[in-house]
Amino acid sequence: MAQEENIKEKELIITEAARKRFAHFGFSKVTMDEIATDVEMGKASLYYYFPTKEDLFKAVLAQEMNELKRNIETILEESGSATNKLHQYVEQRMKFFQILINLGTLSIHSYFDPKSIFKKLFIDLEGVELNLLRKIFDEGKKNKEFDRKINDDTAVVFLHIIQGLRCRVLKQSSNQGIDNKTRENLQNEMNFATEIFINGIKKR
Amino acid sequence: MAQEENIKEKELIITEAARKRFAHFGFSKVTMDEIATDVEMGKASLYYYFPTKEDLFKAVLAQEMNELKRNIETILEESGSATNKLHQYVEQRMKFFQILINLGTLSIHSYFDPKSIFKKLFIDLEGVELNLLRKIFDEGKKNKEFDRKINDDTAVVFLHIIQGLRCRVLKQSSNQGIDNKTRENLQNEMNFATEIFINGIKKR
DNA sequence: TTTCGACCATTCAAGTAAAATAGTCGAATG
DNA sequence: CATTCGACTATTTTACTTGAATGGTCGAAA
Repeated sequence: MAQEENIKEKELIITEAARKRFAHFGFSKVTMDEIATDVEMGKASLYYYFPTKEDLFKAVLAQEMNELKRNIETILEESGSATNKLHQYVEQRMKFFQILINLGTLSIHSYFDPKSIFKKLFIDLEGVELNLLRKIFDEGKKNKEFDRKINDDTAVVFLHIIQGLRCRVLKQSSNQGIDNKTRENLQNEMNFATEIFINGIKKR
Repeated sequence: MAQEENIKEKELIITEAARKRFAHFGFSKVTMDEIATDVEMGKASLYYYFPTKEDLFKAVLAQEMNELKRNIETILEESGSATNKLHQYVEQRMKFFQILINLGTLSIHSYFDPKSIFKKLFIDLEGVELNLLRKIFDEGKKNKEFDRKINDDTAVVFLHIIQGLRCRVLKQSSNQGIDNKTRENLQNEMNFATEIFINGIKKR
């Protein structure tokens, strides 16, 4: 129906405006009134499309998350060797990390607060990532690319190492975003760690 | 002099009482009055020995830290191969982590708060650790135990991986201590990661 | 030299009132 | 019928106050 198309369009306009605001100021520093003004509507109208502010934010986040998922799936399908896939994954995941920071989602507080809105989304994401990693490691095993007693824990540990490195950085730069140097550093460390990790489980 | 001996003794009595309290309730939940009562003195008397509450706490921490340092030095001197030394380090460091948690030092807040009292101590500790790790990796290189282009970054990345894993766990179990299962899990992950890491830089 | 009672200064917790903001509803519009 | 919005309510946040708790000082005394 044309109606539904229209709705989707409006929702997109709203989420797009919201995304910009959230990326600048973070969740709590943005009011529904501001977003409404941006899209030239009354605040009440936003509630016609999104039942709560939280839902609006989640919609924004979901968009970004879906893109990550798509990228992750693309990785699995294309880009040859398991080794290569792992590196691709690290790169994509780093990009997403940057997006979350820009979105203001990842201040230490929202990340560490156990009752955070986003907890559920993060857990979901973790599942997706683990799934991907297991597939990659499995593939590498079948390829005879990797060897050393690969098991499910391998994927978990690798995920946790990458998460840990991010986590550590998050701690360092407690406030408002991380500077370029820190980001570059993190990127390098992740690459370095990935390389050694892969080397550590390689067939020999 | 007997005087100085006496002072040291009193200080020890005080720090010991303080240690017990801090281990139970953490820094901020313990009052000087309570510690004073424990050692059967007036509060003011404590200030004869320690200029501030912070200093008293630091004294407690310093004791533990010195023990870690001693252990770390012992590792360097004894316990043969570089591989073995690395594993030893991970084990000792994990123990110290547990102590810090028991001391109430490592709630997320004190750990992540950039203006934390302990920041300086942690930075100092990091230096000590990096020093040790560099020596171990260097040694392993000279031994022909390790191979792949070991450099200073190798030690840094390894340290950060271990820190990251701790950090991640700290986040999970946001409040009052970590349960045994989590601790065991962390231990296992660290061992696993260490093993793969070593394997990843091994001579072949 | 060491201890402590009495004191001061600062910090912290709980409470409160006012302002800001999330969210509702019924009427209006096309 | 689908959509919008002005006017309203309910909830949350914020700024501020205040009294109690606590860190820290000082001079006298043992």
